[in-house]
Amino acid sequence: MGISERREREKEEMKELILKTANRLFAENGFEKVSMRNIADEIEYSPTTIYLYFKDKNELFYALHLEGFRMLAEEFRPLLDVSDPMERMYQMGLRYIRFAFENPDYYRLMFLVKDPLCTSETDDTWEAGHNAHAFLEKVVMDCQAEGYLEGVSMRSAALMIWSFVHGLVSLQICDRMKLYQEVDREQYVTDAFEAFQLMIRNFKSVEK
Amino acid sequence: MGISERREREKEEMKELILKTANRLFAENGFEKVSMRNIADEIEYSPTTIYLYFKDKNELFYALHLEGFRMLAEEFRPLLDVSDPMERMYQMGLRYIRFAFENPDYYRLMFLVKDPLCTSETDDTWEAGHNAHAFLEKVVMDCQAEGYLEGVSMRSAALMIWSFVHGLVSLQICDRMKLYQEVDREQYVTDAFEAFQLMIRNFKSVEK
Amino acid sequence: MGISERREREKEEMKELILKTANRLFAENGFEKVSMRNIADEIEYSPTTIYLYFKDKNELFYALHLEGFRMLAEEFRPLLDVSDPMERMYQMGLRYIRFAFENPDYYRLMFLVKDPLCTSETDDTWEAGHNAHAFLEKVVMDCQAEGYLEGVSMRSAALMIWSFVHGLVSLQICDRMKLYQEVDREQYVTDAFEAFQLMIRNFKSVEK
Amino acid sequence: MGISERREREKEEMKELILKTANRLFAENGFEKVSMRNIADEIEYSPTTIYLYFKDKNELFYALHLEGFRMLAEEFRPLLDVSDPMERMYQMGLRYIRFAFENPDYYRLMFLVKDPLCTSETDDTWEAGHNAHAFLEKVVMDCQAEGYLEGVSMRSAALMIWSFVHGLVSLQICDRMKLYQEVDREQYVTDAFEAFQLMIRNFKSVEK
DNA sequence: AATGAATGAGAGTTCATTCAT
DNA sequence: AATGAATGAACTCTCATTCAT
Repeated sequence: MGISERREREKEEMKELILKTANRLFAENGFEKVSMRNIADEIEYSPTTIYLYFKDKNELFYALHLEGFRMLAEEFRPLLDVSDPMERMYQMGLRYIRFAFENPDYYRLMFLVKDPLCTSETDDTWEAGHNAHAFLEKVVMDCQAEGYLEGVSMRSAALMIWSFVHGLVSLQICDRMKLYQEVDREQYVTDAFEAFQLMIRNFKSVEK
Repeated sequence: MGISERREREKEEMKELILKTANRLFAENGFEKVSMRNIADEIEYSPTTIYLYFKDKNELFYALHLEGFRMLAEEFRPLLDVSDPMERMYQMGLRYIRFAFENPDYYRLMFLVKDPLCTSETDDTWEAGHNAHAFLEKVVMDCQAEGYLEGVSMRSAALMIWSFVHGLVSLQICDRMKLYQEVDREQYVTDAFEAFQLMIRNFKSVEK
Repeated sequence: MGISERREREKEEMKELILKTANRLFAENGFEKVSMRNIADEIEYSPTTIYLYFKDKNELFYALHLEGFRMLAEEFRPLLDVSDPMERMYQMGLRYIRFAFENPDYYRLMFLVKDPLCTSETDDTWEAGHNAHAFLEKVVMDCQAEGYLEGVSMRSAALMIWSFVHGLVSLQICDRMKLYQEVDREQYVTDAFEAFQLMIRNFKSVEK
Repeated sequence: MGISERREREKEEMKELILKTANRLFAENGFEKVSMRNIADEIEYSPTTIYLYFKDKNELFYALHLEGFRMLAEEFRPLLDVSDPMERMYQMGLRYIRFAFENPDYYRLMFLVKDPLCTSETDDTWEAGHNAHAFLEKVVMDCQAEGYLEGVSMRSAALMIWSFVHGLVSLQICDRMKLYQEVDREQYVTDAFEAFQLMIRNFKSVEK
């Protein structure tokens, strides 16, 4: 009974193709500027075809959402091999930033857009998000076990860290860093990140 | 005589009405999703009328921008009376957060929504933004003069701080804090902010 | 009772100003591209004001019509002093062409546009046109009296001549002479006109 | 199988329907005054549908242009069999006039309406026009070879002839012959054309 | 599974025009 | 005599979507 399996596989591949293309176009032109027709043209199928795989634009949007979180999880996977907690947190930040800069439109989709379709909260929509956040909390706990981030709750510390990196990349992605002359915005981002790391490392129980 | 004054005032009121409505709609649905017709319907005027007060959609956007920054500056004004740098920074953060939570629509527009016109960098559009940022840099410098935030450049420190508070309020405004069960999100925000303050205060040159 | 006269005069001057401005704009941008607002802006009055002098755009259009014929008549006036018929016809052609090239949009209005307002045929709309044409017929008759244009009716000769110059300037005005490389279209016009003259002069009863 | 052929044919018919309708409306009201909606209403399709067959309004215009010139070429084809040059020119004139009177809408579009896109001069849009004009120049040359139209350049003669017939039909098509009482305008046209022919035949090198 | 044909709704913007003042 | 405020209708064109095949 390989026939239906092949069919299934082909269907998945087609979905993947559409998603990948949609993502690229979104990244190139911005979400609002991409139409179903644009996507169809790009994959050289008719617009109608897309509707065979996704009910409507919202569903496509939603699938991209999920894909984004899958990609972020992928980006985080190597962190499992980093045993030192502080180093792990550092790497995590770097990878988060890289993910955001390399996939700004995914990032926007995942963390910035006010999406009209996130009505069902219990969905698995957020499962991936939860995982990522759980990962962060684990790191924080491990750091605290080594005396870092002392005096604040794990929750607060996690939110603080997330807020910082999220804010950092958001300002860049939303193009709000014009203040800093065009020269070296990326450098500023790096510098600010390093400053934050420095501060966290310093935020330790008074070692004797 | 009062006749032309009344006209002037009415004109201002109309402008205000349009701005207020546009702001609400932009923040609710995003700049691209709101049409001039939408705004017109809301204020129960014809679309044409809006064009009597604002050249085009972009001008509306920029007027709102400006107004938002004016409001933020207003919020910051009392800080001039706070002489202690660390206290000033603390108050500044609190006021920033309060502004964002009390005017989420403006905040979205000012810092989150995709800028429709990224061309004119030197415009006075950003003057207000520059002022606010200069204010932050001043605070950072004053703090550094007292030994805080040592070892990092003023620029890096400022961006780090801005990123943090911006990220914090953004997550809330963009509704990305569903992770934290509905119970007490505001509390989390406060806690994270306090944690951040604690961390900064802790990051001081070791005075002997 | 000079007051009402002054008023009358001022009214005429205003009408003239509007017409002159409208004409200039039409000539610069083409008839369809000029709006009532454009005209108003140019004369630095409000659009509403124009409606005090002309019922609507059609009436303005109509007035321009008349003005055009008045101008053409003006252009023709010096011909009265030319006694030699053939020379008069030659000059008349030159002046017709010059008028068309110097006022292409008037010309279009007068002779090319399919106007929706020429419903009333008995109007004085065409009086000026009639005059001009009567002038042409007179010239033809005088030429024929000298033996030129022999063997064809006066009417036919007049229509032939009018057709030729009208066609010549129309092709230029309607931009249909792209065939002739951009180099020297004006020269072609002149050459063709001279050729026509040559032919007419040659078209004479066989003198002994 | 016939299925795809039928589709192709239906598509062509639709295009033809749109073109025919657009042509009529353009000629009646001028290019600028006709909206895509007007056309759509007329053919009882939605405006969007037209865009499935023609990229935009300009493309419609050009397609009509091309078609008109194709028709004119068709009208001219029999002239190839006329060996006597003067007779060929005479027939050419008659056929030009007939084409204009039988297809006034096309004629307007081809030679009178303001060209919406004057940019691309080298386009094949004008190729057909060039062909027609080359044909005229050939006739002129042949006539000159027989001693006619002597003393004027081929170019001047060609433009002169074109100008005359164009002017003649334009005055009629643009309804500018009201001067000549309604009685027998067609007769006037014929008479003027005959007069012109007479004049040309008369303009011959005096053979001894 | 895929598509060509078609559409209603809507985008931003401009128009000629009117009315109260 | 002049105008500021306002509007309905229209413009070209694009959108997401559906339906019959």
